Amino acid sequence: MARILITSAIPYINGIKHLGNLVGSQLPADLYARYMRARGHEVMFICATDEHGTPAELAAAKASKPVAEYCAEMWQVQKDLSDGFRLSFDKFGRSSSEQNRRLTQYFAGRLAENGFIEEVTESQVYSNADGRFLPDRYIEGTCPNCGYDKARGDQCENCTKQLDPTDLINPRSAISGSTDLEVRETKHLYLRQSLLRERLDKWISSKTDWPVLTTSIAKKWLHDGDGLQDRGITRDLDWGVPVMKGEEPWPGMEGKVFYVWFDAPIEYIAATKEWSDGEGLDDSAWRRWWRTDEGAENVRYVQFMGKDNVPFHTLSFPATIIGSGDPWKLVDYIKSFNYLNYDGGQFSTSQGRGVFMDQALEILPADYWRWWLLSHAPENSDSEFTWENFQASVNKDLADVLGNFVSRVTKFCRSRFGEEVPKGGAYGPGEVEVIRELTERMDAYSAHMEAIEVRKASAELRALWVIGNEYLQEAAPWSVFKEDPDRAAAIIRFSLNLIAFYGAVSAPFIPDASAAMLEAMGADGMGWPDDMEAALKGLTPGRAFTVPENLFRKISDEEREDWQSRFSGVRT
RNA sequence: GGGCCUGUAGCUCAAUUGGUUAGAGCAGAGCGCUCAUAACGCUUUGGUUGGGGGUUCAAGUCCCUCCGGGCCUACCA
Repeated sequence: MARILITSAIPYINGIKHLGNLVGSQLPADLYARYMRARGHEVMFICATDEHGTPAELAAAKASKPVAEYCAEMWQVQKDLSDGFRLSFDKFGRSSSEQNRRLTQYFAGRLAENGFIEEVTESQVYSNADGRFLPDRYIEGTCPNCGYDKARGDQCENCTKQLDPTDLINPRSAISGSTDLEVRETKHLYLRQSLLRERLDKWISSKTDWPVLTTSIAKKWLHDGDGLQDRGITRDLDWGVPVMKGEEPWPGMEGKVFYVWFDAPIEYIAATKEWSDGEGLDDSAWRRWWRTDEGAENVRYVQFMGKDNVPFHTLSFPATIIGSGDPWKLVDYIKSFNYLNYDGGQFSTSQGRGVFMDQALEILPADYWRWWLLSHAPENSDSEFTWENFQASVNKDLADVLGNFVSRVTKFCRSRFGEEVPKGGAYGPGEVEVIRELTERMDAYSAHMEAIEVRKASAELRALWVIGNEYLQEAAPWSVFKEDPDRAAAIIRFSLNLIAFYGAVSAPFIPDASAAMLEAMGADGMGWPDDMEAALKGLTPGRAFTVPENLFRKISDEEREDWQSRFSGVRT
């Protein structure tokens, strides 16, 4: 039994996430976690909300709430939605936790002791009206290059030119619109990741099995221009982890907080402590996952994230870990995803475009979304959600291929033999052949799951379902029954066993329907089928079962059109 | 501007990393079945692998070039 640590990129607290966010990290991470647990491995699956930073402060202000209260509420909203999608986190933590505050301060202190922190005095734009420093992109003005009047301080969206806030003509605060801006000097801490460039480069280069998407982004940052740059890890904000050197004050840094991207990855570790604290366990419970000197040397650590998160996970966070000089666990494998587009454009949180997690669950149960999203995961390139494709896939794969199989078998059995596993007859060459095919397919399915090849795994799972229909057609128990009821009994017994088998192996993708299949077959405790022949004899003759409600309903053309128009505009 | 990814059947994607005649699912066509959610099974149509050039005994795969799509470019997170 292996020990697998799995983290999903932590979603920002600011609002409800859309399906693109979901499929980019949390959902595939859940797939992997469920699979690994089913295979009998010990899994620690961690996620959390990323709560600090300017956007959270502004969103709270907009809602007229204290930021802490706003975050607490939004955490609950996101937690409920992740439960709704059956995301099986062992802990869904909060980056604003006490545990993360202490750990973040601890890491900063260690980095300082080891010479990886530099204090830099720099100039920042301060807005008197807003009473705060403004991040570059929160300053708007006229682009000196093209004259676009809504250029942001970091880049002009119109001509794509990179800008410095001081380049802007007639700069104003994007928050209040105030033009009462001034440049002030402020001191910040920089993480000297440039000192670790060669070490990081060597480490990344050794990861030849990582997705190209992951390594190519990392290498770009390592080699572009002058190479990996030092990075500011503090901000002039109220909402965040106060800057401390371990447990000591940091002279000159009073009133400042760590930048969210410094404390957010540390939350992976802190959330594990949140878990063990919540369970009433002592510190060894979480440290055995994270400290290679306290049990984590045989842990396999896998991270899931969208491509936008790759630089922080391949460079900044590892720099934090390595720079601490402590034996913290470094990531072993990074699975990164491209973006999911929505019907010809991008999903957009800020513009409210696309389908959001809460809306999705209002329309259909989680399994429908899980299946479509995972079987279309943007692994090799950006992929696209369209309602036509969604309708076609769900209806065909779930309702017709899998759902209808369960329906035809259980209903036939009920009408001919009653609601118990029929007695009589024996498995013959046909069943042996099917077992051989299933074994072959299962090997491929497992291999793809181990390799986190999500789409390929989904295709193999579907192929497993198809085998059931092929078998049934070939065996034709409805005909055989007339001449040889015992033989028909054996066929149906085998088919009922197939349902239980599907329940077991489909669970990582569609946990609710899988549970329903297992429950109907009275096989709730069924484990992962390692031995196919034994697995398909699990339901013994005479055992009671129930005919489940149809596992999946079909999406009608009217519904599809309705949803299409309902989600064509922007979320209000 | 620079870098990276990508373009394969009407649609969504494969192709063991240069090796037989480029394969699946969906959609389409035909046949079969009647247990089932009009579901299922079998057969089948469909490709100058974005265009052009090159390397090679051999190119979807490598190189050059052009065209299209996307991402990143370090203060959104």
